[in-house]
Amino acid sequence: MNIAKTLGVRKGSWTEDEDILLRKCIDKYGEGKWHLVPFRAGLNRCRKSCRLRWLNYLRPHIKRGDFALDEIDLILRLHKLLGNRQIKNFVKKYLKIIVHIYIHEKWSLIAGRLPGRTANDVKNYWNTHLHKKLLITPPQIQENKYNNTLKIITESTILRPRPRPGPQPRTFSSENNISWCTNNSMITNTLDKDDEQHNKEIAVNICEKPTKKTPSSSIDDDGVQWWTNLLENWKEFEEEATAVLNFEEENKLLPNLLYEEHNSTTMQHGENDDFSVDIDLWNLFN
DNA sequence: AATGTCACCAACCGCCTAAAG
DNA sequence: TCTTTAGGCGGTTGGTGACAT
Repeated sequence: MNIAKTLGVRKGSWTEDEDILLRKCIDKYGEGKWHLVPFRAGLNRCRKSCRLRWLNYLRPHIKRGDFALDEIDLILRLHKLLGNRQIKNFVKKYLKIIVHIYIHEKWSLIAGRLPGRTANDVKNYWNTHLHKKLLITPPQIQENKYNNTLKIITESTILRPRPRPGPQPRTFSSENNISWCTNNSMITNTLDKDDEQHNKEIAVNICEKPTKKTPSSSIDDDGVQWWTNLLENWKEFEEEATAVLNFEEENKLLPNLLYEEHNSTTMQHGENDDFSVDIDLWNLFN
């Protein structure tokens, strides 16, 4: 039986005193062992509540307030790649595996690339801002966005998810024109305050398309492009992926949606059950 | 001023996975 | 091998404040 339930733990908003107790406890004992935290801190809260309060609110360097344009841009592009749960049609064998592996950590993955942002923040922002706006986007804009997205996301813009614990944040520029270097390309974000339509579409131009796969850069030890790794270790990955796929198919472990490949029909852009992925990724599988 | 509606976001819930016993 | 426990996640809810009527 859950002891916490029998004791009638407190729920709802946290008070300042509770925050202080929790902060002192984490300062003293460090993160982890969440089941001990209520006792150690003298809090009448369950372990999950303590953990969530710490991770989403009290943890140092949590960034609050409005999301910057470059953060929104990144959320949109990562969500485009990771976020569409309605997967069906023409999903290729290996793509299934990638989606299966990475899709379950969508929000934490995206948050991992946004310094100071928590998965909860990103999720809330998506649900209250971006998702609605995308749903009401007129067809012609949707079409443009779709086309843009096909072009803008390249292997150079996607970073491999890092192992826990903790993301290693990318540094954002404070300018409207955002550019950053990866090991084989330069990306510039051409957001323009005066161009509303442009901002809506959050277009990103690729200044220099990568032509060569190179080893990881020194920018960020864990910012190694997982695309690069994937390509470099393709044989190994292929064997592993095949084994996983076979096992999961034999044991019916893959989500049903992933089995609908054979029922695929011609799909139009903009349909809700469409599965979209960036063109460079798609080309890898053709 | 009172009421209704909406947006925001902190917090909760239920589920999954991995590790330990 | 099975069960229990802890950590972690995405989805959802509900309180609150801002704004509109």
